[in-house]
Amino acid sequence: MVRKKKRARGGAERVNYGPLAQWIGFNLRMAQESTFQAFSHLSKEIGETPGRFATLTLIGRNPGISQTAVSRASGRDKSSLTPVLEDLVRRRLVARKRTDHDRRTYRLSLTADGKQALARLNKCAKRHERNLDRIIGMRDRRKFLEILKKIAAEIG
Amino acid sequence: MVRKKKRARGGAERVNYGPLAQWIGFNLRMAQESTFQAFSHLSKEIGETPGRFATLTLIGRNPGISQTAVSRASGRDKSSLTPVLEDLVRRRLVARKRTDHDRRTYRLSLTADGKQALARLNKCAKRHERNLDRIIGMRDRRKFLEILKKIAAEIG
DNA sequence: GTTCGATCGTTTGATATCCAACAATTGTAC
DNA sequence: GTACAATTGTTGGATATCAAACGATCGAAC
Repeated sequence: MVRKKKRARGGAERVNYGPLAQWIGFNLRMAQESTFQAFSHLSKEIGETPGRFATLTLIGRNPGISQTAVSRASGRDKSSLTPVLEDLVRRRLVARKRTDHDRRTYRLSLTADGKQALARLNKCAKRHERNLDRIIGMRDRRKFLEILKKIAAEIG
Repeated sequence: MVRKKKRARGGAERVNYGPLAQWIGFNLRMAQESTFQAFSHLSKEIGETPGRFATLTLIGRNPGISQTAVSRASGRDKSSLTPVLEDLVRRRLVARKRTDHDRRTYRLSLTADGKQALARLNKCAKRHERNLDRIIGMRDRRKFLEILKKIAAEIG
């Protein structure tokens, strides 16, 4: 009996990826996107995306940091942070103060609520990272991380 | 002589990344974003983003493929492809034909112009991948790629 | 044949991101 | 001190993405 093509339900056809299959860029993108989605689902109840999580972490670790510094550290344009911070401030997770000696910049810090939200997010992140560790394998983790950092630092 | 803080021009303050520094998710994002930017700049004259490049490659390798199949293979929602294909068709890089036996789906294929554009993009991609190879090192490349694929396949 | 669930591509509405240009402010050089 | 260049955060315009809902169509079960 010849195999009947079995393509009906859910239609998972075999696709020829061509050179994409071997390209770091493409596979980096696929891995990043899946990872992003997975974290989003884990933290869905808390309702905060990975980007906002990075923002909160950076502010928590660097009280008084400016928006521009956060944007540089998280690899996003400063204008991307305007709506994000507007929202975080509105929801009282982040406090924004002007300084006397430089009235252009804001000094950002976490409120008590912000710290609490960050703590909850950290729990999700730990679970998420454990999943990733399981996939990568502890033996290769260090090297993998090192290469990711090297790419981010040197490709520019 | 005490170090003078030297923070003036370009202001590159030292930032505390906290746990972010060790998280795969965050570093994956940073690496992917830099890589995306680097490719965009390389292919600026051609004026095509990495996402569109993947789309063209998949169509070129799988003539007659449907939009949904392209979206699945490139890890994007099918609705993301609507405006992209609209544009590619308008610029006569991609041809879209309806089929007789299933009038829901389109059959996508590259036009001559599309093939030419893809060829030019492939040159950029080769250069781009060479840069990445230089950073990663050929000794670790295979393993690195394998882990990226594993993450994309298993994290869901 | 008819009915009902599944699939295809689109629409709609929401975020996230970039870039370029801007006003306010600062710092430096003269 | 004044003039000019740099920096900060915002605005405006563009693209890319997702998710949910939709109409059209198909296929399978009855």
